[in-house]
Amino acid sequence: MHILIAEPKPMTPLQLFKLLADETRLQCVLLIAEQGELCVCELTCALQQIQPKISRHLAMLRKAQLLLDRRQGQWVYYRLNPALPEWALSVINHSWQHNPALLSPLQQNLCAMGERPERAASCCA
Amino acid sequence: MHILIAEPKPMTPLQLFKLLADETRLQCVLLIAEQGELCVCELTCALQQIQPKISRHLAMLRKAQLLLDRRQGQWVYYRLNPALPEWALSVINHSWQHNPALLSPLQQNLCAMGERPERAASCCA
DNA sequence: TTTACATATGCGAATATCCATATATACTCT
DNA sequence: AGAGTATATATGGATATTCGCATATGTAAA
Repeated sequence: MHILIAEPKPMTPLQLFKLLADETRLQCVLLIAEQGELCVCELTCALQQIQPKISRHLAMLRKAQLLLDRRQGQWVYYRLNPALPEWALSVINHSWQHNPALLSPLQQNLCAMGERPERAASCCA
Repeated sequence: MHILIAEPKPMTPLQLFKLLADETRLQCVLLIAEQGELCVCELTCALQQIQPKISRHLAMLRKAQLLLDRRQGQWVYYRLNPALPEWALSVINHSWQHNPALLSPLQQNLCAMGERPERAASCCA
């Protein structure tokens, strides 16, 4: 017996595509992939959607291990799970890198957002 | 005015992921991408699904211009649309190339299929 | 401990998706 | 023309997904 911690099953293409097949989730994932890390209120503002909607979709992405979260004070930051299989990361990154028009309105909302929470490195929060 | 034929709108990531978010459609697309071209009865056999189900999903993929079809006698062959944007082709090809376990049972069904229709090049059918 | 803010979740309603069956269309061969 | 095979579509019902609202939980500051 050499595995003590339960290994999560790797994501299948079907799972990944189901997760990305909703506009809200897709926008969250691509914007997070491009920005590195975002908290719920930033996504709420960028996507112009109500908070429970964003939060519920993020929970789905977190349960599927597509995203990781960390809490810092009042805020919860989400980022891509770097342990995703290479093909999955490649699907996500190809998608936003080759479709800049998808993210640009969201980036504008983000830039226009006042009082974005201060970010601290996760190692010294 | 220099465009005489209506240009089809390019596929968006959301559209692509919605199309790939169904197991039957995903298997059809990935197997077709790997095999080059397959007819409806071959897909019906490979996926072990009833014909109207396969046909309806193929129609969806054809209407979205993800697949192209050509009739040759009684058979209708489907293939990937080579005019798809590069990122979309890359998503599809990465998916089957890095997940061989997905296609292998389908390939076995295909190999075990008796009386597969003779293929002719589309240029001299 | 009270208040304020950020995030998460329970729930019923609206909507979208998928399916199996039956049937229609298209082609081939006799 | 008629029979046989391949493919497409129509229909209605089952299932799954998504949504908004209300509310619960968690954290920070007063």
